[in-house]
Amino acid sequence: MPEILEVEDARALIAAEGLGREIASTFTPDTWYLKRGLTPRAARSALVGRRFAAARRRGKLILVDTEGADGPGPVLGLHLGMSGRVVIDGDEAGDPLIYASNRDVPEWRRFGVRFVDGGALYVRDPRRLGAVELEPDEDRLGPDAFELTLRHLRSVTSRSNAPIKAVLMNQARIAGLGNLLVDEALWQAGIDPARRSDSLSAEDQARLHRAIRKTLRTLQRRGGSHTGDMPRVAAVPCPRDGALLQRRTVAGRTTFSCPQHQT
DNA sequence: GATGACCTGTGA
DNA sequence: TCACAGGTCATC
Repeated sequence: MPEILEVEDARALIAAEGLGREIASTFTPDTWYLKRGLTPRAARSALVGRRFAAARRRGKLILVDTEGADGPGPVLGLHLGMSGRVVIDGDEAGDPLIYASNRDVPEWRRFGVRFVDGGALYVRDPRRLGAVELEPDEDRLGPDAFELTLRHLRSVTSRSNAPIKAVLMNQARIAGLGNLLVDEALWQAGIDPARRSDSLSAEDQARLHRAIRKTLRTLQRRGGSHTGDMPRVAAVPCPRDGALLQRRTVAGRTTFSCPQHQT
């Protein structure tokens, strides 16, 4: 469930149901899923006997603080990739993924912990593009999209000649915006995704900033990244002006936009 | 920067 | 069978 809204739902689920429960064992059937040197043995050593103390998030990276009798433990980092979901005691957060399977096939459980109380938390990820790591480096990510200021947006957009869509999706610049949210925000702001980032006027930047904030708020309320107003369908009328929406590749991703009002 | 690679499931 | 999928990472 990638993109910041779904990741935030997953974080909230962990915060609501996963904290304070002693970990009895770890479940690491897919060692390929463990990244940055993490091993099943290291995961067990880091987690068993400890509890999750807090669930934080930066962009699409979930950070779970741990604590034990001896004080703070390591930080667990969870990436959900394109198709990952967090499941706790059988509950999962967020809306169903549109293009991914939502069935709970046991083989898709890539990582998990069992609690002493008998419950469990695990990550289900059919495509295996997610990742689990310890002590993730948060500083490789820019400020979280929910905290995006106009000042920061001006700074990152004016310093790149890449397509504006590429800049917005660059997690080192702004953390959390993905393919759907960016297309929706650019459609709201009336800016062509392929336009050079440094060609945005001060007014464009301000409009884009408002559009990003509005898109995050609105789609979060509606329940997911795919609930935008712009249909992700080629050659259907733009809800704003009736021009036929176009589909193309920008910044390496499938991109929908209105050739009429996005300039 | 754009491109391909990573991996697997779904739906036409 | 093929194209496609809400993400990242290495490589030219």
